[in-house]
Amino acid sequence: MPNKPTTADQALQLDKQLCFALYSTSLAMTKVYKPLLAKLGLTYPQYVVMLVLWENDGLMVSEIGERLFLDSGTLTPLLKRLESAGLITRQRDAEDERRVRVKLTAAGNTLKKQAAEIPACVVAQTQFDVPELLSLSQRIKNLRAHLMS
Amino acid sequence: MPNKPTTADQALQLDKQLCFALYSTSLAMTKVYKPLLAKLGLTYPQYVVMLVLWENDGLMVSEIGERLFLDSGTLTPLLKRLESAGLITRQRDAEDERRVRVKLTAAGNTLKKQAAEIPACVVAQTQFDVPELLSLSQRIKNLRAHLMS
DNA sequence: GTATATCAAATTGCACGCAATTTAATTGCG
DNA sequence: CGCAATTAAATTGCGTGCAATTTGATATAC
Repeated sequence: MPNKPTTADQALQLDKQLCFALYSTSLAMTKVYKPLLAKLGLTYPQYVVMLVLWENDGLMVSEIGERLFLDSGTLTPLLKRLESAGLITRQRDAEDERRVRVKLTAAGNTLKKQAAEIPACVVAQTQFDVPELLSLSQRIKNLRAHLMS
Repeated sequence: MPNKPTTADQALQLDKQLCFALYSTSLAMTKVYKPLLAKLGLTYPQYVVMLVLWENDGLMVSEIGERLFLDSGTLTPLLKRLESAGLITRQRDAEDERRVRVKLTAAGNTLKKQAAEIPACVVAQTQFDVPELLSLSQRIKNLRAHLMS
């Protein structure tokens, strides 16, 4: 005879879990970006690194990591790929040889123009209006702040 | 002389992008789960597979994939690890040899009791109340539906 | 009834994420 | 000054995600 569902059972239901909603929606979002970014030869994580550099060129690896919540274990190989693609340069800081400064090349700067169309494409796909997107984004960032504290 | 920021510049700001909010919050959530799941010897993706099986034992690989939006390329090696850990069995369906049916072992079933405490721990960490979490979860799932259509 | 098409998993190859360790440079303490 | 502690990146190892291909089984067409 099957047991009666308990409160614990309820809590373990996949569909009830905020985490799974986040996880699966984040993966779905990446899939929407993929064909758009393929035209630029970028993956999604590479794209967010480029976003950071387009806003603030010449950062150190650790400064990129702070903005993206990623460490050198993830960033070092990713940056090497962007360097091979000719979009950035990586050079040791003369002041402090431990640091590596990341700078956009001319090609890396030029790519910003092509990337400019992407956000609007994704917004269109969501079929949400802008205030709704901003509100949802804000709530998710608020959640992130709690999770990281 | 620096150019004036354009609408395109605004759209490319990291902080404005819903996608990055989702991406970084999903990773942050996984980090909260990590120490809790480590006690059960599970990774987060392995945990969601177990959630599916705890709700509905004996599914085929493809049925697990439909619920989690993952394909056999991801699931096959993951399921093999769960099998090595003694939590599930994988066996070809006698009716249709193409199919592989996944079943919980006694150990896999027992683990559900230990997992029961995890959701409450995570909810506590968010410092959100339950209605707020449900509402946020619903909005994110709604977004996912649009992204996948 | 055989050939073709379709289907379910598995496999291969590549790019993350991240814990843990290593390497090399700098800081700080006595 | 000398040396341990700290710091920034890089490296190593493992587990995903996913596109593309392969393998093997079933269904369909003729």
